[in-house]
Parts: sequence; structure tokens; C-alpha cells
Amino acid sequence: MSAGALPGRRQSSPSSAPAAMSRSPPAPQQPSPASSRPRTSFLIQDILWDGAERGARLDRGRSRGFGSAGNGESGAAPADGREGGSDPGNHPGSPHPTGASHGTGTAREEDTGEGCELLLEPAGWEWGREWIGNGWAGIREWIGNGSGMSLMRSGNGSGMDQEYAPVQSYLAGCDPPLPASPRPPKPPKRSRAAFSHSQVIELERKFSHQKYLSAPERAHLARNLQLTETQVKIWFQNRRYKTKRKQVTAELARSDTALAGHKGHPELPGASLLALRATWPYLPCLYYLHGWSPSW
DNA sequence: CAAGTCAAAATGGGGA
DNA sequence: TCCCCATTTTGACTTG
Repeated sequence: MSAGALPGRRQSSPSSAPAAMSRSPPAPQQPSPASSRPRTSFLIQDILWDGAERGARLDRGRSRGFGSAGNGESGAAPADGREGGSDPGNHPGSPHPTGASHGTGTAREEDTGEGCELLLEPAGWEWGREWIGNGWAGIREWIGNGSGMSLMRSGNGSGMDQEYAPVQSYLAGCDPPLPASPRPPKPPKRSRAAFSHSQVIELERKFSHQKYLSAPERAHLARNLQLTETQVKIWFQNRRYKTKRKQVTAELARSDTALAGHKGHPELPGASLLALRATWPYLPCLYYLHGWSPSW
């Protein structure tokens, strides 16, 4: 498409503060209901954590992984595998409060003496259980496929095994071994982290000063916000794109009204946009035609 | 509470 | 490896 590279690419270019966000200026998480909402996404360490707390079954895999309750941090690798994680009940990728995580979406071992079956609730947990039911291969595939495991995915294969080790040992501890699922695994469901209000505020604040971050700046910000560098990078990408989209939309709407005011076809206020659409059906701004929709 | 809506996080392609 | 951009998918919210 190359719809125009922004000047100052890869630079920390000071610029005017972005316009307010479209519908609800950064109100990513309305605090009250969100925290009481049942969690539908989860991370593997969420599942494992409970087991670790209960039975120390993860002790064997504790060297680095999420089972390391001792330091209070999960240490799970983020998307780019560079940053440490945070408390599994409040990991950066899904900054739900701990209470929300374990309050409604509980993972517990079915206490049948030996059994290590995980009962996962609600639906999201149910889904995770299905993967876990595939045994180690299922876990590996689950994580390797992404499936929203932004905290688990490691950029390179070498780190992954370390991350998976606790899982592996956990599964190995199951007696009898978990049966393989007869069904082919579902395509993994991607999870989408909902950044906390304060995280977004801080990101917006940074963005208002700098549209582009250098790697060290990004790392620093990520650390401060307890996000992964990838999350920060993607956030800035999306934010720039959103700003640009809004600008283009506004300019088009402005020129459109100017055209409509100056010459004919007042009955077709969106004519220029229509023409534009004919030449470029994928123009992103055309998905956001607030300006002229009433005229239709 | 299910269905619909929408913003935004994440993914992936292609370019530099 | 970063970027832009389009797109997909998810999660939060609204509505009936």
C-alpha cells in the first residue's frame, strides 16, 4: 500500500499531542465491572500457579519458571522473551486483579488422591483444559501457537524449553499420564490483553511527547509499566496508525464539506469519498465515516 | 443474559 | 529489526 510513510520514522519526533481517542478517550478499562468480570483468558502459569500453591508439584521445575513463588514473581517470559513477568494473578498481559483471576476463574485439582486433573472454569479455562488434556505436546503446541500466551512465548526456541520446563515436570507428575485428546485440537484462541487504565494513561502520556520510541526507551517504558517490549511497540504502532487514520478521516471530511459547499452535487455529500473508494476500496478511513453518514 | 457493537490488542504481509 | 498498514480477533460494553 505504502500509503505514505510518516516523516521522522524511527526517530523520537516530538509532535503535537494526539487527538482524543475516538469513542471513549482512553478508557480502556472501566474499572468497576471489569474487575468483577469473570476472566475468559488465562495464562498457563495461572493454571500451574494454583497447583504450585497447593501441592508444590512444580518444585522440580522451579528454577526459572512461573512456579517460583519464592520471589513472588512469575518470571514468565514475555512475548519478546526479555522481560520478567509479574504476579501470575496480575500479569501484565492481562492486568486483571488477582481476585478476578482466581475468584471466578478457578483452577483446582480434582482431589481424587492421586489425580492431577485440572478443573478449569469458566469457558476459557475449559478450553485450556482441553489443551492440557493433550499432554505435553498439547501444551507445547498451545503455547507455541501463540494463543495469547504473550507472557509465555519466547522469541527463540532455546528459551522456550526453560519456560516450559515447569509445565513439563508438572505433566510428568501426573499419574496416570494425561490421555491424549481424541479430537484434533481447536485452533488456539488468541487472548487480548486489556491494559490497565494507568498503563494506558502512561502510554498516552509518552505518546503525546514521542511518537516513536527507541529500543532503550521502549524497554524502559515496558519495564515501568510491567508490559513487554512487544506490547509497548505494538501499542505505539497501533496508536500511530490510529492517529493517522483519524487525521486522514478528518481531512477528507473537511475537504468534502468544502467541496459540497462550493459546487454542485449537494445531494451527494460523500461523492468524493465514493470516488476515492472506487480507486482504493481498502482506504481505512472509509470505515470511519462518521462525518457523512447522516447525509445518507 | 444473549446478541450486537465497537475499540483496540495482536497478527501478518511487505517495504526499508 | 523496525516500520506501516490492513485485517483478524478479542474483550468490554450496550441493548433489548
